Amino acid sequence: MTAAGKHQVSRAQTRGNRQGRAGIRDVAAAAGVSITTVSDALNGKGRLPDATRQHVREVADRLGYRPSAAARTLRTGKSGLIGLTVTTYGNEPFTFTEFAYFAEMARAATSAALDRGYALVILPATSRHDVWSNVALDGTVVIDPSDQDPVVSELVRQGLPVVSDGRPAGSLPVTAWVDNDHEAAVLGILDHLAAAGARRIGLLTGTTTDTYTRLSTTAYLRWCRRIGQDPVYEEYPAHDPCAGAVAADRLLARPDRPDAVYGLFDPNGTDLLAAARRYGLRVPEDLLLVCCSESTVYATTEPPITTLSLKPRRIGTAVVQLLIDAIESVETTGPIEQVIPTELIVRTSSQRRPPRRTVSPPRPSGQG
Amino acid sequence: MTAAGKHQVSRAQTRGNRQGRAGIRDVAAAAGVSITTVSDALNGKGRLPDATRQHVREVADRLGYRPSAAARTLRTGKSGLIGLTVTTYGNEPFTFTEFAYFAEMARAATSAALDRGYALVILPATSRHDVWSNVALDGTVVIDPSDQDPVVSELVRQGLPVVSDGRPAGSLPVTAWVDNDHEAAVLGILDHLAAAGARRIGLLTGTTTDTYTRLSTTAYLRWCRRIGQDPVYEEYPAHDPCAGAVAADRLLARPDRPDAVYGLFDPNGTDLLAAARRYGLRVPEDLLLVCCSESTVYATTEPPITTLSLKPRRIGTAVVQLLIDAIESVETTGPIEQVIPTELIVRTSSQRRPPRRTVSPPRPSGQG
DNA sequence: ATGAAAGCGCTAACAC
DNA sequence: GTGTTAGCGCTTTCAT
Repeated sequence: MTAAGKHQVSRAQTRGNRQGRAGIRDVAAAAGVSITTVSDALNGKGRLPDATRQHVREVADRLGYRPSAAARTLRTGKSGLIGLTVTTYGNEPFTFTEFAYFAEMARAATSAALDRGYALVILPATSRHDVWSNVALDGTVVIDPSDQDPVVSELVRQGLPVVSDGRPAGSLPVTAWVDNDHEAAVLGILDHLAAAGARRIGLLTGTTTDTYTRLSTTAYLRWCRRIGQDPVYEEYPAHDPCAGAVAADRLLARPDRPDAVYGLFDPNGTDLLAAARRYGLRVPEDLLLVCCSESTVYATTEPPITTLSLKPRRIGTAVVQLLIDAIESVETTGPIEQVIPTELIVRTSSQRRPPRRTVSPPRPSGQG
Repeated sequence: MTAAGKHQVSRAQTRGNRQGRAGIRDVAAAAGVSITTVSDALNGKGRLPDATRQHVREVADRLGYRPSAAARTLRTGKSGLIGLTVTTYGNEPFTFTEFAYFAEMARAATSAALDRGYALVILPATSRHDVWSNVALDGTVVIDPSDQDPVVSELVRQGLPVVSDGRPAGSLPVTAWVDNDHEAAVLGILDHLAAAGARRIGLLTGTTTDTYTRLSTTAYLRWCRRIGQDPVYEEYPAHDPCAGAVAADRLLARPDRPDAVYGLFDPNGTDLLAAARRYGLRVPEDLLLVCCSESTVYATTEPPITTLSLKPRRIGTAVVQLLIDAIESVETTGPIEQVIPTELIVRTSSQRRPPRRTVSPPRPSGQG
């Protein structure tokens, strides 16, 4: 035994604490130093000689010591946890409507958070206190918050920073937001279709009132008014995949059938393609097609379909950066409102003169 | 003022505590009771008169009191947090390879956890202590853990329950696991294809060594041996979408070209379909196709493709139930190892006599 | 039926 | 440089 005896006596010497797991006191005792020294050594604080630091680290390692996250959180007021919430449609607690979009966005957000030492907690958009208040959050990311979102209000009232994916409707007091310029995106697509020869462009849109749907639809209507085209659109509840197929069918069954369609939601491309086949319409010869999607399947459909990407990875990353900057009160480099450009991936379905499509010979396999 | 004065004096009466947020002491003072009474009243414990309980609740509400999750966690040793980890491939921190599968599974898991008062924390499969040990977990769900997974070992050593999606390879000491019977699923598909007239069935598989890929591939090889067919398969790194398209092409370019293919990964269906078109092969007349996928796009491809569903929602739910049972030491009703049946969704691509496909008249739209 | 007091394990301020 | 001390906000005996 070293000089351990001179330090404060605790349970640690009598008995291990929590179920045999070593606590900071056990480490201190075993290393023959005080708990402060242990804390400082392990956290790289204080001005300890490297020898001490090293020694403490070794002892901690040997004992398999892991600091208690709960205690640290209580003491410092920071948990390193960020909430992630998705607006729900209907009764399902989690309707990740735009599947690929959400998955990509969440993936990027998770990575970005991790890089800065934070982890993401998935939470429901309902304000069930018993869940939200049971987890210590440093801040929250809200995807597509509804107008007057109760969750957001509550969080803000608690003094927590909130950053939203999608510009907040009304006067929702978010700390910052990131979004695309949906109106510009729609106008761009309509122009693209018109340039490809479309005379009457239809829209497949949603019945929900979220900002994305609303902005996109009004942009479409405005474009129609400007161009002098009668709007041709069908609405359906975006969270219901079957309804999408039906709506696509309805759109192409109309007497004023459009010769080009833009679909706002991910599955619209395949649904419209299927509907077009049913009516014997060739794409792109009889019908031009574009849809908003992050899915890669549209690269290999017959024909490949032009898609609009909302760049979910960039959005997820940006949202998290803004939030953590707010949490840590770092000067955010950019503006508090960030607009991420969209990307139109042009494929055969929206080009009147499709690229040469011949049966290509088997390519020399690069790998085997 | 009521009898508040007789209770313990604290900062609470001098100053609000954390940035004006009410603490339990503030509530106690305002309600004229002790903090014990507040705690009991709010948590439904003790034997308090309903009047007191009600009164305390009102005061707490009025003050906007929210208990501190950190303090509760420290005191009780339970955080209500469950870790969710996905094995990573390559260098990316999060390669949710089977997109739809993961999204569905995570969604179900999140819901199931929420129903029981828990929330999910997304964590990386790397054993970076600085993240894992910074969050107080009650247990962890591990998706497809690798053999000798260091994360799992570490967690188990800490005494935390770990439940895995996918049976653990080797002697990984998980608390419980849930999985499909992948071998039976593959054999079922091969029989299905053979019954549809396939003479030579090919496999599109992965180069990774995870359990799913391994079991499925060996089942295929065993089936071939039993039937007396030469194996015809191509491998590729499953996390790389481009490699999948190339591998599909390679498979159909072989001199011993198969007349039926099963693809183990989600995008294989569209990739194989595209490759078949390039070689002028009609599906299902010249080539039968099945792939493992949770995606709904295969219902509307031309032709619709038969898919195997691994039932990720059932798996996600089961995993979480088992884990929470373990956390709460509830007697788990079922076995500690649960096998979830798969479902073969038969569509045109795997039937020699495809269902009648005529141009259907516009159906009467049910909604408008 | 209700209250006082003792910590949960850690960090930070301040002695020495 | 290193140790002592005072809590972070709550739950939980135990005493009244």
